Amino acid sequence: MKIGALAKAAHTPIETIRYYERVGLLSGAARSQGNYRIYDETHLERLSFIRHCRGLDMTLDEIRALLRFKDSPHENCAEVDELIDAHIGHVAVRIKELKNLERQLKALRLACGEARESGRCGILTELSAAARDERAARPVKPGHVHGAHHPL
Amino acid sequence: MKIGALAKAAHTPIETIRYYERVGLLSGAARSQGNYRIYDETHLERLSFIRHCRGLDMTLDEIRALLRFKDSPHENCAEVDELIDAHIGHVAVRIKELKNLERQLKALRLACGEARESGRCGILTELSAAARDERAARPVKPGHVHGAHHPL
DNA sequence: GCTTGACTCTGGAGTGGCTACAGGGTTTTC
DNA sequence: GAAAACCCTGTAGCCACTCCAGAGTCAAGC
Repeated sequence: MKIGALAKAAHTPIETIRYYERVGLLSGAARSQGNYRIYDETHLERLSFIRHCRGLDMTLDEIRALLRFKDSPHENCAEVDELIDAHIGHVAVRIKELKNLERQLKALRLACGEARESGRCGILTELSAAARDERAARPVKPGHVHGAHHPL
Repeated sequence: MKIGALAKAAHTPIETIRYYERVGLLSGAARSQGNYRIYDETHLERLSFIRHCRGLDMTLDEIRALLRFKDSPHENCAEVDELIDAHIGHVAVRIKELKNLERQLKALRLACGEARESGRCGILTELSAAARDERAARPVKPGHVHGAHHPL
């Protein structure tokens, strides 16, 4: 199986496959006479595993850790459990943050029910006021779960 | 006010302030004799506005659009309303995705209640099975709100 | 007046996880 | 045997920063 076939089978862009190879997630495949990468079922399985985990929003580092355990089936899997627990934690934190955000944004939206001059737009004046108030108070802390705009 | 003072007042790293200048969000400040950036209250206000909007997970492009309206207070603010509505949409989508994710992860976690050999770890075998099933089915669509791991 | 230390400057590289070329080589199909 | 489809490497770009090196500037203390 050449890279294009693997890409189709795993619903993954070719460039991404080569990228995974470059960063050491998908071991370098055998090469054909013409220097084409040649894959088999085990590669497809591994790539699907990676893509599924990415779909679960794990980082490549987290996935790398999981793959290490998959590759050495006689180690103790306690760390796997920890990793998943930690990841669940990250997701839960992010959900809370986003819900909070949603609340704020909806309140903000109510400040300007109709179109008018920007100078009198409730949203803009609210944002300015909130920024002013904030200045007096707290700094902001980062988490590990992404913001509101995500690629994939 | 020099950049350090502005940074403190707006709870923002110095490098970020220079970055905002570079990308045209914060207009280039006046310079002192020794080429130091000199800021005043209006800069502080604008920077706080930007940081507050970033805290609401808006992209710099979205913020740029808001600033344009702030700068021309006689335009109609209908676009501002649209922008916020769209952003609320993005956040709502992401919340849904993350909740779904959380459900999946929790189910996954139950698959391995205790530590044992990786080869028999319920989590790993579940992930592999899920990846296998997925292969048969759908490709994945991206949204515009970030994943589970975010900086700030 | 001179040193120390805190502050600032520019420019460049690195982060994650891809994505999109450009400029070539190989294989398949007609 | 030519055209189309596929593949290769290497590089640059995306976002929103963050960190660094190496140099210049400024205020305080001795």
